Amino acid sequence: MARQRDTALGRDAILRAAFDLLDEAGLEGITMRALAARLGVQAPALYWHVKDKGALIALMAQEIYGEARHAQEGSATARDWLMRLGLGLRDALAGHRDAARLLATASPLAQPDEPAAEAMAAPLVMLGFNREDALEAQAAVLSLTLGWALYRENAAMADFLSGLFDLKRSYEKGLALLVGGLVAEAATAG
Amino acid sequence: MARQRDTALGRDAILRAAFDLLDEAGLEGITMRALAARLGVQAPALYWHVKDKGALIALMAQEIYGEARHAQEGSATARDWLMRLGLGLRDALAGHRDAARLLATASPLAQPDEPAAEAMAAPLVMLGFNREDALEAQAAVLSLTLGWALYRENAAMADFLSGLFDLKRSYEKGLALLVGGLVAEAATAG
DNA sequence: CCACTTTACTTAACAATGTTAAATTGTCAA
DNA sequence: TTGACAATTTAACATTGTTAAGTAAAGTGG
Repeated sequence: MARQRDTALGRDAILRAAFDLLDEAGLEGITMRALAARLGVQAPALYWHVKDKGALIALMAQEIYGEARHAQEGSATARDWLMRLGLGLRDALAGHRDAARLLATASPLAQPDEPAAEAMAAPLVMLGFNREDALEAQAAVLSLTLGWALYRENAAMADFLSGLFDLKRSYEKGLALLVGGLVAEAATAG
Repeated sequence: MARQRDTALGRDAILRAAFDLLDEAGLEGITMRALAARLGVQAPALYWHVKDKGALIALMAQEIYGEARHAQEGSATARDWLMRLGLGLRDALAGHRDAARLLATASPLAQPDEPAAEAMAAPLVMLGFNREDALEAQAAVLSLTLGWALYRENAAMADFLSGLFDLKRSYEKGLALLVGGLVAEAATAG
């Protein structure tokens, strides 16, 4: 190594610091220099561990999606599974400042492939969905959740809307209606 | 004026040029210098007509939402009105490159107020919704649509998903299910 | 124990971008 | 003709992502 560091730099340390920085300074506060400073390092050092700022954002997005995928294990029904997917993403997004805008910005690290599709569809297929319906349903749930979180993250918009109705309950209601429809549809076709 | 210009500069001309630039160069292609060059002007000239780059983006976002609000006039039922709201925004977003990411980035020009809420709710109230349900339903429809468009705009994601199912039909299906649920709910409570 | 390669960083620098300050020029009213 | 106002230009700045080139520590082969 170049020098004995108390905290060895690496993708994980960088990611942790990036999330801390995100929560403190927001999405536009994430600059390579600020991130490096927080790690006691100069900005170009980061490029040894991460290709790009884009790659860094992609890693963060991946972690957020990863958090969302934890809540659904052990779901007994497709309805339950889809509800937990939406609520899981909602919670993951609520867990970090500007998280929805971050997802909107990020591009995937690598082109997803056939096995990825298989893995994504598998849980719902096990619960009675066919493959196409399984992927469609997830896309719809994630879309609703991401879109909703975007409005919630917009300070002016959120202040306005929260005076008119309960944002949290409204999202959950919309999600339940969407999931109900998706499950019913899949049942008739499946 | 400082000089006889063939095309007088103004908010509208700037906006038109900005949309042209957006379609040609994408969201990150929109720089003040590139926009100015297209108008035969130096970059700082834009600041006479527009406060900020943020304000410019907000104006663009407002225009996109405006386009979406044209398709719904003359709807006979709440279901029809909400469907057209979603499809209208979908079409408006599809009409410009990176439009969804632009909406995700933009902040509103001014804090929306009570009359704005009234105007937003009015059409659906006329069709039998109460005010809260009207606003909730629109938020849900816009969220689903914006979220979906975001995935569609992500090149890698869209390539992947379009190999698995028909994106357009899937969105319309999801929208119909959501709207169906919203209308049914509002009917029981309304 | 010594050369040498590799790893992980630093310093220096560049181009692009948003933005501001200070001229500058043209237009119109008195 | 003078002066005010509108609309732009030129210059300049700080910030940002990123690359190039150097450099110190740690491992490796002889």
